[in-house]
Amino acid sequence: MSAPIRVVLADDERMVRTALRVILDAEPDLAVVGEAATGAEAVSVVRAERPDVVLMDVRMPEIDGIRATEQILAGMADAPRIVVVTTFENDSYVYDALRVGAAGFLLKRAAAEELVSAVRLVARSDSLLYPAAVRCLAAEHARHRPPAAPAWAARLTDREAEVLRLVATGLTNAEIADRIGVGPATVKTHVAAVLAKLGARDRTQAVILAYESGFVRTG
Amino acid sequence: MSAPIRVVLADDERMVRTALRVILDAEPDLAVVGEAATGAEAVSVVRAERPDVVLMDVRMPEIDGIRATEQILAGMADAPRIVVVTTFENDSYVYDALRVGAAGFLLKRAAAEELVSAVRLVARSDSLLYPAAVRCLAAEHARHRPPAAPAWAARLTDREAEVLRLVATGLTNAEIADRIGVGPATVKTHVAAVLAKLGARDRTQAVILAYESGFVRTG
DNA sequence: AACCGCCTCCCCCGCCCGGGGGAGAGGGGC
DNA sequence: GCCCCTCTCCCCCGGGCGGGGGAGGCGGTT
Repeated sequence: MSAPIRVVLADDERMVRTALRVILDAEPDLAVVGEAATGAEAVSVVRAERPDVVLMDVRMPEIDGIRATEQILAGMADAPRIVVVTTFENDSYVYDALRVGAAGFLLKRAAAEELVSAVRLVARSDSLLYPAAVRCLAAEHARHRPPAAPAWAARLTDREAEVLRLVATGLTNAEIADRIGVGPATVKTHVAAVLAKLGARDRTQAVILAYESGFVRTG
Repeated sequence: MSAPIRVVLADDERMVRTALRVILDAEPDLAVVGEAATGAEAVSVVRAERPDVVLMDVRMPEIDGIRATEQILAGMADAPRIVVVTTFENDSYVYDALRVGAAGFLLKRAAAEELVSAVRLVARSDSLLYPAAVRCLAAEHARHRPPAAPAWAARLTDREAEVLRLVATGLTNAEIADRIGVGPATVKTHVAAVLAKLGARDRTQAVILAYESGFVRTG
C-alpha cells in the first residue's frame, strides 16, 4: 500500500483536533502529520509539512478556512487536497469553499467511517474534486434515504439527476436536449448546476464522480 | 425490465442467422424481430422493424455490411446500434466499421455469452460506441491474456493506456502533459488515438468505456 | 401576498477539445 | 537496408463546452 496518506488538521478547537486525530491515526494508511489552530497557522503548517490532505475548519481566528484554502491552493505547486469542515449543512461557506477550490467538505457530525473514507477518496482521486453532492448521489442511488444519514449538502434536483445520468451515457448537450424535449440552453443550465454541485470542472469529471459514487453502475 | 431489446440479424448464411437467433431468443430480454440475407435487405428490414440492435455481417451480397451500416445510420433518425460481425480479427473492415459509425463489432467465434452481453451493453449504452478495444481494455486489465481469448481487435499502446488512465481521473490534456513530462501536442495525439481505437467521440465517452470495460475500477 | 426553489431559455465570451493533416527520431523485425 | 510501429511535436480550424450574467413562469411555503 506504499506510503500512508499524510493529513494536516486545522481547527481552532483543540478537542475537535484531538477527536479527528484519534479517528484518523487509528487507520494504518492514514497519518496526521500536523495541526493548526488558526488559518494563518494552517497555511504555514501545510507549507512545511506538504501533506496529501488537509481537514480545514471554516470558522477560525485571524483567517477563516476559506481564505486559508485559497492561499494554500494559490501559493503552492502540487497543493494538497483540502476538505472543508462545517457544522451546518446549509452553510453559505459551502459554495465559497467550492469556488476557491476545496476538494470537498463534510459536516462535523459525520460518522468516523465517513470521515476516513472521505480522506482516502480525496487523496486517491488525484486532481479530482470530491465535494458535497457526491455522497448524495450515492444516497439517491440507494433509494432516497431522506435527510437522515446524509451528512452532506447540495442535493441534485430530479431534472439535474436525469441530465447527469444522460451525460454519463456519453451524450452531448444537444442530444440530451432532444432526448428530454427541451432547448439546448436549458440543458446547459442543468449541466452547469450539476458541475457546480458536484464540484466537477467539466462533464468528464462529473461522469467519474457519478461512477465513483455509485450514482451510475457499471455494466 | 420493461420492453425486450429488439434485434435484427443480417447475414448471408442461413445457418449463422439460425444459430444467432437460437442464442438470442433463449434470453428473455432479447427478441429477434427480423432477419436479412443481403445488405440491401438489411437496410429495408431495419427501416421496417426499427430494432434496437442490428448484428451485421461484413461480407454479404449486393451491399456489404459496412455500406449497409452507413446507409442505415445516415438515413434514419433514432437509428439502431449496429454491431458488425467479422470472421477474422485483423479484418481491415474493422476500421471501416468504426469510421462509418458501428457501435461495436465482434468475431463469429465469440462465445454465446459474449454475444448476448455485447447486445445488452450496446443496447443499454444508448448513443455510446462499444467497439473493438473495449474488450482489450478488460483483457489488459485482467493481466495480459495474450491473443487467445480476446475476440476483439485494436489494442492500445502502453502510452495510450497510460494517457487513458489519466483522462479517467479527470485531468485535462495540459495536466496530463505536465504529469508525464511531454508536450500538450503529444497528449493530444495520444488522446486522439485512444478515441479512435475505442470508437469514442470525446474523452467523456472514453472514460465511460474505461469504466464499463473494467479498465479502470470504481471505488 | 411575498418568497423561494425549480425549470425554462436567452446573451456573450474564451478556451479546451477534437479532426485533419504532416514530420522527424528511434527501435524491432524481416 | 528497409519497413513498420511508436512516440514525439507541429500547423490550422471549427465547435462543443463551461463561466458569467440575466429573465420569466410556476408551484409550494410561509
